[in-house]
Amino acid sequence: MKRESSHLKNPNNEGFFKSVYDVTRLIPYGRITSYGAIARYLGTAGSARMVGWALNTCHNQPDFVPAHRVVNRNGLLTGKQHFGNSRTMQQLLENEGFVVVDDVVINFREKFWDPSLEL
DNA sequence: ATTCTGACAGCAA
DNA sequence: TTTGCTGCCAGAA
Repeated sequence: MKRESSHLKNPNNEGFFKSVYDVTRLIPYGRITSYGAIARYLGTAGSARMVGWALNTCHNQPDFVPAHRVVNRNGLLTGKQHFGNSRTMQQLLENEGFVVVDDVVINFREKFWDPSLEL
């Protein structure tokens, strides 16, 4: 049988990136998640870097991807530099009710949304 | 085909 | 406790 490097929950086998975008769009408004959580949901636990890589090219996607709702496990806005301006990501988060201090989401834990649990 | 990179995470000192 | 190194997998050059 074909080596299923993808025992991932890929609705469509259109690729890893597509799945990342898909999951990211499923993040509810006012909620937040981490790269590792998404990676774990996709079945490629430990490949959180891939998630970040995918989001790096999320601009390539026609649909809006709420990448600002994805931070690292510390709640740090690691990708803020990729939103054009450094403060764009923080503003988007604050606009959704997040409390961001020193590039870290304070209420990260209570707002956390784990796709593995919610989906 | 091979090498490098990357918006992370986990573990070792 | 904080800092640093390694592993992870998939694209791009």
